[in-house]
Amino acid sequence: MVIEFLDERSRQILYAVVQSYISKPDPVGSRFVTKKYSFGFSPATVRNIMADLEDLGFLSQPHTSAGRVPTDKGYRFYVDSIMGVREAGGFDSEWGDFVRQFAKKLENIRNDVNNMFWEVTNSLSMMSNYIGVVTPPRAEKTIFNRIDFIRYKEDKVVAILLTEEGVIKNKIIGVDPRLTQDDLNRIADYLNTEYSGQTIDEIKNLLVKKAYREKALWDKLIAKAIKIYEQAISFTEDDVYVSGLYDVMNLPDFSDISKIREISKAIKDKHIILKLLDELSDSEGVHVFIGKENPVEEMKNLSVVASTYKEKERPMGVIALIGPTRMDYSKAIYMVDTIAKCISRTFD
Amino acid sequence: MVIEFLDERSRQILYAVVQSYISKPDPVGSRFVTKKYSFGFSPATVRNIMADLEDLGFLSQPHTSAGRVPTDKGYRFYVDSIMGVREAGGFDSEWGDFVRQFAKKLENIRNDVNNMFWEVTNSLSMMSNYIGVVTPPRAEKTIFNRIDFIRYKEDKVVAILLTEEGVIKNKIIGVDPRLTQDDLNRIADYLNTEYSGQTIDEIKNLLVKKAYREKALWDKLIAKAIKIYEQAISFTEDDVYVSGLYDVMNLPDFSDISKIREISKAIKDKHIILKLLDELSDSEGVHVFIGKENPVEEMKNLSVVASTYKEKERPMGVIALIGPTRMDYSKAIYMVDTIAKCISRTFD
DNA sequence: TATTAGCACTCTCATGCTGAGAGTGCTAAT
DNA sequence: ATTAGCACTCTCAGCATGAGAGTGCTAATA
Repeated sequence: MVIEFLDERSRQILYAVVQSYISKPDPVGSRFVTKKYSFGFSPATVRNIMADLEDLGFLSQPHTSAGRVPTDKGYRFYVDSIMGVREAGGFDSEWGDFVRQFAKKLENIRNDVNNMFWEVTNSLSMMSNYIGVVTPPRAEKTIFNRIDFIRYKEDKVVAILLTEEGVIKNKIIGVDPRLTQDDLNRIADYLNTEYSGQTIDEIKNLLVKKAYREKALWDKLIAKAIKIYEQAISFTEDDVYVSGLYDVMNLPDFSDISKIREISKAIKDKHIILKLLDELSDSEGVHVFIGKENPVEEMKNLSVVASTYKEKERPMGVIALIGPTRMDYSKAIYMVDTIAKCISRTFD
Repeated sequence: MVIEFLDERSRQILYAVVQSYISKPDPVGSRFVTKKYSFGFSPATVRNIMADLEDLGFLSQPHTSAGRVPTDKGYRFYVDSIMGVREAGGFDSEWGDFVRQFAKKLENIRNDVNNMFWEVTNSLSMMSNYIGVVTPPRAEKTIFNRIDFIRYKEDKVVAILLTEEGVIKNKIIGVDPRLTQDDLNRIADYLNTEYSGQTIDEIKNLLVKKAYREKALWDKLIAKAIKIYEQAISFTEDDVYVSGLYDVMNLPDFSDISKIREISKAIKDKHIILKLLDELSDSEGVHVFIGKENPVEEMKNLSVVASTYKEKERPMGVIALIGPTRMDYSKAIYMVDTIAKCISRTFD
């Protein structure tokens, strides 16, 4: 991450503006900067530098004679420099305490994955006052543990799919009523002994290939197995956990009703969020999208801080914070990063 | 439901005010009433009557020289009279069409109960522009179909609980690692043959009694069965389905940010809603809470229209609409009632 | 006696004006 | 290269104004 040009002084002032604005959303003026952060310069000098920063696109003025406000580009510069510091290791925090508590809590609900993700999402949003988002492990990447079929009504069967991660999915599927429970068990046994330990995705491919290669010779039961399995794993409507709209309303950034509408709209449709976070699902580390950088139209006025969590080095899902561009990036990045690591550790 | 005193004229005018205000939230004045609804009276007469209605508590003025606005009591009177008409059968609607569509849709997702409830909630909120709420069948009232245990890891077992309604709950529980899968099957068999067809609640009681009565002689395995079963059915954190906050924001009633905060707060904590709707869960027909009538503090400025849905005459859960007191009660009541009936029919 | 026309009164809301406050940009001095 | 000084610009709160809407009361009317 290259911290572009900008001499020492300009940088200092840019940081001052960003930090001040993050902590209180008032446009910041030259006099204020010299007072609050005692560099050696006079307001006039600061004014000149600010004018330069504005020309370069890092700051902007709401109107002549208001102070300066950071632009998306300004935030970007700030964030890049934070990330630099962070990677150099000089980044530890007042929140260490809560993290320990959180980790303990996680351990307790490890078993109930659904519950666990809710807990994570809520904690995220409550602690940050931004919107917390967690995507569960993508079905295709989870590792198949076993499947079982339980007869339900005459022609209905409940398929229970267990993954190594402890995710359980179930679905009622219709089947040929002539299949006995014994048949169902045989099918389950076949799938379990043959495929346990591989990812859902791999299995899907293997089954398709197999069905194609041995088309003619195919045992009828196994043919059925494939069909049923395919029905059973079409669970894929991965849910997204989102929480914190209420808390976000208390931020001054959303004191305007139309802003709230905007953000509600953005998070209402979970597909939008999924679309955004999916792009990250194979990458590592913390990612930050600031305002316009956001690939999703609905979020051009918001910022997203996201990171993947992993199980044994395979990225599984994403956790993220969504907030105003005037976000406390330092805090958000720390939280997202730490919690992602917590989860990863819990999964191993 | 007694439509108290109030002579014909007063009633007409009250209805006029309520209806006008519901369709557009502007205080309604005497002149307007005489123009829009051509009764035979002059504005002056209407003014006198309005003054009376205000004394009686049915109307109020935002300030001298604004028009009148209905009070909670005013809405209550209006709603009671609607309900009267409805019971007399003279209440059918422009929404008959959508209802047919909706019923068809329901049939298709009958199998996936979770999905079905989401669908209902969303439809409710989308069609009404209010907040749709559905509570799933209360666990205790559902009928036990069968339970199964699947070994998961050394000391962990997944319990799968099926109810007659098609609700599936699953939970990972810890067990004595010495229990073999055979043992587990025996336990499941025992529970399934013994208790299938009774409600979760009844079974709980029976088990407790039995354990108490035959304490000493008790087969170890059955003792385990009880323990496991008790763990397995402690699923009871019944979820509530809520949707429509975004749509409600577009109502003029919530153009003020603090109003939105209020309503968000009210629906954020689902326990609040549960508390409210639980009171209805044994009753029949449509219930309306208007503003202050609401037993829950957080909803003193909102109205709730709710009805229970049933399976074979046993009330199962509640569906409801939450909106401003300035609600289109006629529409809301019709929707809630009809959809509740739809669901009941689907369950039979 | 019940209704209504007429009118004075009240309150809101949009508009426009004003002065204080904050912050800028430019110029000239250091 | 920096800074003091100053004129300029823009916002915002406060205040006055007048139009508009709607009321309550009184006196006239059917």
